[in-house]
Amino acid sequence: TRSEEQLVEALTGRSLSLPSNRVLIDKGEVGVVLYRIVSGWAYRYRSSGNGCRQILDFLLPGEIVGLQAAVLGVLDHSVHSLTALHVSILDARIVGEAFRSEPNLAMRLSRHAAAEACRVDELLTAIGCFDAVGRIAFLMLSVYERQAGRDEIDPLACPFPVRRQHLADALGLTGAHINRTLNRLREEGVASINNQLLSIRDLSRLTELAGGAAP
Amino acid sequence: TRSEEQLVEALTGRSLSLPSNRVLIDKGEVGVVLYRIVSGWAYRYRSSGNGCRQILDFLLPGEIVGLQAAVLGVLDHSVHSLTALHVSILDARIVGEAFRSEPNLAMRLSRHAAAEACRVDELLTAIGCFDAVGRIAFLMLSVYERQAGRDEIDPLACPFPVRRQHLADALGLTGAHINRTLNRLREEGVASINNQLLSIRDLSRLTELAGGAAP
DNA sequence: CGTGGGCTTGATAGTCCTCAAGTCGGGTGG
DNA sequence: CCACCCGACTTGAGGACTATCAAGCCCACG
Repeated sequence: TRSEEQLVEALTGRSLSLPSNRVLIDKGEVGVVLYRIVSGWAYRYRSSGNGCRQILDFLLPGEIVGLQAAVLGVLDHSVHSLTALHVSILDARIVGEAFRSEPNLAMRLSRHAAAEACRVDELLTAIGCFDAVGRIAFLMLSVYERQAGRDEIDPLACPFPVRRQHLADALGLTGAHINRTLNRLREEGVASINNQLLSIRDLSRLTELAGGAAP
Repeated sequence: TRSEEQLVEALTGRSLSLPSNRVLIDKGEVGVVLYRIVSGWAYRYRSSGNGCRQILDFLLPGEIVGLQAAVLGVLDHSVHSLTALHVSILDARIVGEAFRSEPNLAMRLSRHAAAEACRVDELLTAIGCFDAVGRIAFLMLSVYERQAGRDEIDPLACPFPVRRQHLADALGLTGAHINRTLNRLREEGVASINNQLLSIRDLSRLTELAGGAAP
C-alpha cells in the first residue's frame, strides 16, 4: 500500500468547496475527474423526461463520486451537493492505473462500486415493496446505519440534512405526503426529524416497519 | 487476450441446465461460483420482509451472474431462472486472478458490473417517476434494446418470456393492474405481448411514454 | 420589514390495490 | 381419446393510498 499511496497522491489535485444545492457533476460529463468527499453530503440522481427526478443514492463523507464515469466513460446521472460540500479532486486516470499496477487498490474501488450498487438494489426494493411509512423507515435506518458504521452516532441526534423534497424524490412520493407520514412516525413515537437531525426513538419498531431485514 | 483465454478456460467448469422458475443462486450464498448464461433468461431479485419481492434486473444470454458475490464475498439477492436455462460455470477465483494478472479482463468485468448497476438506476428512476403505463413502456423498450444491441431483432416479434407476475414484481405493481395496462397499450396500438413475444407497433410512441430518454 | 424557501395542512380526485370469481390452454392420468 | 387439473391470465367492484392543488405558516435572510 506504499506504492498505492504514491499513486493516489500523484494523481490528487486541489480540493473544491461548494455551497448546498449546487451541481457537482452533470449527466453526460466525460469521466476525467473523480471526487472524494471530505465533508458534507451529496446525492446522485437521474431526471426523467417528465420533469421528475429520482434520487438514487446519498453520498457521505469519505465516499468516491464518479467511479461509474471512470469505468464506463460517461456518467448517466448527475450529482448535486446536499449540504455545503468539501471534496478533493482525483484524476480519473487513477482507475486505469490501479487496474494496471495496483490490483489491491482496483479491488477496493470495485468493492466500493459494488456496495453502492447494493444500496440502489435496497432502495429499489423498498420503493417497489413498501408503502410510504416503510420507505421512510427504510431510508432512516439506512442513513443511520451508514453513519453508525463509521462514527459513534447518537440515535437521538443523527445527522440527517435531507429535506422533505429530497426524501420525496428519493422515495417516489410527494413532499406533502412525506410530511404527513413523518408526522405519523413522530406521533407514534417511532422517529422524527428536527433541525436536520434524525431522532430514532424506537429502533426495533423502525426496523420492523422497514421490512425487518437488517442490512 | 491469449492469456486471458487460458485463464478463463482453466477456471471454467461444467455447464448446468435448469428448467424455468428454479433457484440458480440463493441470497446469502458465498460467492465461489460464477455463471455465464449460454441460453435462456434469468432474473435477480430481493425479497423484502413482508412477503413481496422486487425483481432488480433480467439477465440475458451472454451475461455473467454472481459478479457481486465474487467482489463483495456474499450475494445480497437471489437469482432464478425465468425460462429454461443453460449456463456454464466459472470459478469465482477468476475475478481475483483477473485483478492480479489480467487487468484488461478485470476492467471488462468491472464494466459489466457498472452496466448492470446502470440498468438498476434506470429501473429505479422508472418506478419512482412514472405511472403504470410509463413503467411498462420503459421495461419493454429496455428489453428490446438490450436484445437489438446484440442480434437482429424484429420489433414485431421480440422474445419476451416475462410473465405478468414478473412484470408486476419488477415494476412495483400488481399482476391485475399490469394486465389492465397491457390491454390499454394493445388497444391503443402501441405494443402488445403475445405468446412470449413482444410486438412494438409504435416505437416512437412507446419511447415517449417511457420518458423520451433513449438510453 | 419585506421576501422567499421550506414546511404544514386541507379537500378533492386519481391511480392502483385487494379480493374474488371466471376463462383459457396445456399437460396428466385414466 | 377424453376428463381432469393446474397455472396463468382476465375481469369486476369496492376501497386504500397517494397525488394534486392551493392556501397559510414560519423562520432565515437581505
